[in-house]
Amino acid sequence: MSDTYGIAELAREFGVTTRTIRFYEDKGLLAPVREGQRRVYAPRDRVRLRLIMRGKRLGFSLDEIRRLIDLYDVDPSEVTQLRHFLDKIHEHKESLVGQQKDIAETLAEMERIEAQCSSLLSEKQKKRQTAN
Amino acid sequence: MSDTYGIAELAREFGVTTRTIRFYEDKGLLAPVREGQRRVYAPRDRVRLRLIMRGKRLGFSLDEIRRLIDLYDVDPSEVTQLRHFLDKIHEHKESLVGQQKDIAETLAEMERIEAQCSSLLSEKQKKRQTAN
DNA sequence: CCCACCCTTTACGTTTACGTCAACGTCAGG
DNA sequence: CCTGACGTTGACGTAAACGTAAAGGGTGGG
Repeated sequence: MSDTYGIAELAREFGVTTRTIRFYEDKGLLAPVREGQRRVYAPRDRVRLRLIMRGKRLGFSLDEIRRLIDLYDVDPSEVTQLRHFLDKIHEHKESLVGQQKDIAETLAEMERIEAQCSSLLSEKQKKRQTAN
Repeated sequence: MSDTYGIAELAREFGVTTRTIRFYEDKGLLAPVREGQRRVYAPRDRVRLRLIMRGKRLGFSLDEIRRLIDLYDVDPSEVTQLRHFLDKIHEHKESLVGQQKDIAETLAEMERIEAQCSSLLSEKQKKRQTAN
């Protein structure tokens, strides 16, 4: 009912250690409720953890990830400096678009190599056929 | 004519320190020719450095980057295990496609927030107009 | 009661990717 | 000849992102 998770549960789900999750808390990336001493994670913590993992896959530092997540968490009704906020979003977007470009370039090169290589492979197979 | 570069020259061009470039050499990412003790960088070293920087922007470790660059450098005429090679390329491609997905998701979310935010901004401006 | 299992904090260790400093060689210009 | 710019190796320092071990609390089952 209560829709909560223990630390080990979350750790298993995301394939990290409990140490890692506590570390993220130390760094201000997570803030689970306490039940006595025990950490109790709500769905929103799960979402944040998912965002963290995605950020890591994209090569961001925990610090950058924290700032990113904070962007998601801002309450728009309380944002006094909306323009500044929009600027920050814009920055992040540009960086991401840059990454997209890098990836596209890399993919293109790999496919070039791949093509070159598999044509070589089929040549070799031909030779083996004629040899037989 | 000779089309070569000194270490400081290369460092300036890519916005890194000479220490960094030497470090990359230690890690087997670069292998400049020596002229006495001095390192002399050829165009291919410049290309490699560009690949390194791109890899870093994508969040790869120097070790991963080394393996990636090695893929580019394989001499196809001497590749005995073409299939294995193609497998490795395929792996990398899949990982990159995964990153593309992550980026697309993140961009979508940021644009959602952005839209939400700028509509709020224009509302505020309206209010100010009516107030005047 | 004891074991097993989950949780806690504290604290030191490790890897990566460099920065920083020391101590020295080399070569052109004034 | 001295200085300054540029280069070298070697060694130690550091920040980030955890790993790992120590030392212990709480609880349910056999």
